[in-house]
Amino acid sequence: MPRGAFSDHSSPDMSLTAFSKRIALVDCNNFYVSCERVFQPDLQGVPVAVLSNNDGCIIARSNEVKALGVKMGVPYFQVRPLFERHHVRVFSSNFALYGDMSQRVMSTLARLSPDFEIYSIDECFLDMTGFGEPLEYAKEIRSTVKRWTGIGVSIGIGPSKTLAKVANKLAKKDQTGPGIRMLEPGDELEETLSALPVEGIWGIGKSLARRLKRRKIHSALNLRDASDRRITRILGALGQRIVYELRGISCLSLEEQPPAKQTICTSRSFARSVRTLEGLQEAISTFVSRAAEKLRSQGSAAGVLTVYIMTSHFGESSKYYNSLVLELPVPSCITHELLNYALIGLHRIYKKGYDYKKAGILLSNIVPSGSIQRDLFDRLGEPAGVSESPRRRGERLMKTLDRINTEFGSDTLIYASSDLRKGWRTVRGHQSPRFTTNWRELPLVKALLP
DNA sequence: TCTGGGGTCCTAGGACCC
DNA sequence: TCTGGGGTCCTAGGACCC
Repeated sequence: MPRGAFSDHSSPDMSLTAFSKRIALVDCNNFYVSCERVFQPDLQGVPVAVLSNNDGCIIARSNEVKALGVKMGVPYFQVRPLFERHHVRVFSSNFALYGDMSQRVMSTLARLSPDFEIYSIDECFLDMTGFGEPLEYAKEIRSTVKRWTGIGVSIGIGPSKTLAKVANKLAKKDQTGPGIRMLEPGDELEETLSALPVEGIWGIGKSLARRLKRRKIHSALNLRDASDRRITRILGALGQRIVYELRGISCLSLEEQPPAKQTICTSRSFARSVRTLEGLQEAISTFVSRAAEKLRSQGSAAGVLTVYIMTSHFGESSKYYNSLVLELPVPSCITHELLNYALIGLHRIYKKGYDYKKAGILLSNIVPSGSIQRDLFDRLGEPAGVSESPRRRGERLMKTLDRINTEFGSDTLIYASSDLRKGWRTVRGHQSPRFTTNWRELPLVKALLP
């Protein structure tokens, strides 16, 4: 069944007497902190926090730190005095380690259940439908993962992914409990849903919660019991799916084969600001080679490359943001080909005299690399079966580069994806650059298109 | 002084075709 | 003078997630 498709449900069973599925969500507890603790047992029982890149903000907290009221994502400097008072042990992030630990956890789970979907670095859905004693089995999973990897997990079980999420939340909340929770039809489920505000539901954020509350839908129970028509009017197709999931009718199937990425981005904030073009070139080169690796590892090639640079959003210093979208003549996953374009783009958007705080690239229009040949022939108008020699390919690319250099004039700018613009708009009183979102109109892109 | 990085899905509306 | 309507594809942007 495709993602988001409904099963047949002409009259949903509101009595919830018979759940047809059993889905478990296994979620690692305070994952990054747990990883650090595995290798440093003396961290057990003491407050621990993990920081983002450049030690900017808090991205993981042990229970002790959560108890201090420290929220996810707060800037480190704001809580520093508090941390010092409570002797919080603080770590810079080590994503290589976390990725490795994640793999160990996931392969352990894979041995325990045949049907699973890795949902994020620290979460995995398992299909337990038909398993005799789900709670017993969950206990087994929990202790095995702990024994083999040293990582503690919480497990929530429900008839749909959304309810498994809810159950998991409860399992986490109950710190002294077994770390396992199963939701079944009955009074307890009603109570749970009525105590859960809509923004606590998976898939409903701040904005949608506001929309719902304006219409007097405050709890998950309110939402579950609202009429289909009403929900569709307020939330569209997304809402329909959530409501069915809350009713215990599974609409989201397990994605066992992770689909190839549709976009790949690599970006970093700099620890110290960068002023020179050379400094940015160095960063961009690193980004491109990393992104190209990701592309190749999933057997893809990218047709469009965006490069962007920006100063800080914060503070009073003068601000600058710029980006450029480049369409490659042929989708590529070759580092030096991508790099040529990225560096040309960078050269166009770089302006002297600013303190750059962040840069990045985004690869999009990603296709399987197998189709590159065919696409190439289309563009060249050549019959399939006649391959282009490497030399000819090289000459063609060089010509394109020449054309860019001669034809592309002054850079009046520019393109920004919605994410980037959003960040920029938050800068108060700042004169926004001229944005366009139609990258086909950009002079450089026009120059590149045949 | 110091504020993360990497993704996905849905939808409205325009372009285009017949 | 009068100026259709339905279907499909694409894009930009909003919203969400960990």
